[in-house]
Amino acid sequence: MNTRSRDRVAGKTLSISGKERRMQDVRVRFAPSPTGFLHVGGARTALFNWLFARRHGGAFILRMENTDIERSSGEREDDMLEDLAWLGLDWDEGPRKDGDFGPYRQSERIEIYRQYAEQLLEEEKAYPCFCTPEELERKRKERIEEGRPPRYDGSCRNLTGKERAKRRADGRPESIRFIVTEGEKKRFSDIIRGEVEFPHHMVGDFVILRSNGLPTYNFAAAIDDALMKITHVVRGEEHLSNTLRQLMIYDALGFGWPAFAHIPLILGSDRTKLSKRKGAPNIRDFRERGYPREGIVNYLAFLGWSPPDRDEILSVEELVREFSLERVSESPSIFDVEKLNWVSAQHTRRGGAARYFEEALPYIPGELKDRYRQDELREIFDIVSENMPFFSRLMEETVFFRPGPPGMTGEAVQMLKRREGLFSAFADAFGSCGEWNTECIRGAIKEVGKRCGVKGKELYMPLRAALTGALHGPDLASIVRIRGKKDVIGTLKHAAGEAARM
RNA sequence: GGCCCCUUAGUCUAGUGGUAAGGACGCAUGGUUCUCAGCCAUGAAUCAGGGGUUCGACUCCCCUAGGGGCUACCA
Repeated sequence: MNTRSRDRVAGKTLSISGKERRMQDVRVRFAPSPTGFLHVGGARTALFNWLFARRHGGAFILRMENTDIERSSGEREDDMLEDLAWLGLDWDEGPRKDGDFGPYRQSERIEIYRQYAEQLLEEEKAYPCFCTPEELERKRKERIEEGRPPRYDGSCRNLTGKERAKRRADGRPESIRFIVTEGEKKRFSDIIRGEVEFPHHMVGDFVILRSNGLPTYNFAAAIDDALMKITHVVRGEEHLSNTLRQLMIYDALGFGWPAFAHIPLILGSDRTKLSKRKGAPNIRDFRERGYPREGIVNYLAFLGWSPPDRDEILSVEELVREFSLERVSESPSIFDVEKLNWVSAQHTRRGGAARYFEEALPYIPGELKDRYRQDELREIFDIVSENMPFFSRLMEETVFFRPGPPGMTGEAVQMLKRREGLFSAFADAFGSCGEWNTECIRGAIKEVGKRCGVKGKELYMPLRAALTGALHGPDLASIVRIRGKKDVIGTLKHAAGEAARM
């Protein structure tokens, strides 16, 4: 581990006298390309930005980087916005929430980029390029074959006015390229990685305005971050080397630099970057399976970050209180559903019906909703949510409470054999229960045990099998109580009948 | 090919020259219980490799390997 300048960076931040004020003025942004549902990587980046903003009382800005017309659409933006909102990552400025630095969709800022490109052209920091995609591709291939870096060769850089006019007249595509000055380098200190340095020559003159008039990512992002007064650019590590070009834009345009924090990527179980093709997990899927958002947020926060103390189950408020970029790790992490499930189950257990019943209600089978009162359903929820990472599990987990004779597993059927008398005894004992409560039910079960001379498994298992059709499940007395006297006795009589026929 | 980032158990991580390398998920065993779950206890499992620097390296430096990113008129 590069003990790098995390210290130096932290020390530097702390030693700035205006620190208090600076931190209050924190402005961060999440700038996704609206390509559909929010995946876990984007969600984690958004979360870190949001936590940082909330921690410092700053602003969280949402900006849509939709200059790639092929991949972006309004519908996909809606999907992403919904996922973000569902996670509770509310934005202070952005689409559907106007602020002083809008518009917040790059597609609506085209004129701004065009003007800055114009300015760079006038200052001769950029030039028009008339190369066709085919020419570019050919030159690129040649350079690679020759073992040279595949950078743009700058052939349009020194075109005369006449030459330019000629190419325009020929109707060639015209893009604008930024002039990369040779022999220099950019050095900046990343909050997570420490001092990072890139030589200018690692990129060639790059396109800032495409021939279709739309800006490229690095140009638009730099301008927007500057204009939107972003103080901390917190984004995925895949953008670390893009910082070079953005820094060149900042300098050419006379903008000051923000602070940068490049957070490690989230990888798939094969240790390579998550991708849609490989079915990268997305927030919508988890949401539809009924994961509580606290569980997801909690788990995501711990991917690449950890608080100073041991606690792993934190509420959103606690996360906000504890979060700091200094404690973000620098190595990539792998998304682990097992652990997400554990974290999530912790939240549902702690929250119980009081917190999650409403949210879980849609996943409770209609059959049970018809049969039980609301308070009974809540009880059922509390019983089965001892280990419930997501609520679509309720389908299976609530079968024990379905009224009437259950479907039987093979093992359960064996339990019925020759136990006709036992079931009748249970039916009688439950029938004579005065008050239908757990105490009386337990008493009745014991009484049957005494009368029939059986105990332990021999006593409970047949009852469980007869009632639920399975050999395992929640506490029997609770099942009996909630299902009610009538249902229990009826089901037992049915079981007695079945047993008699075996 | 060039430039850059990363590397502690299967996984998430703590750790900033002297520790028995700590915690969590998962796994295994035992206890509790009618069973499952839960809970409690116990256990197996880690500093990628090699060189330095140092009295002493997981920690600092270099190299190698592996992974990743950028090198696009994708973001």
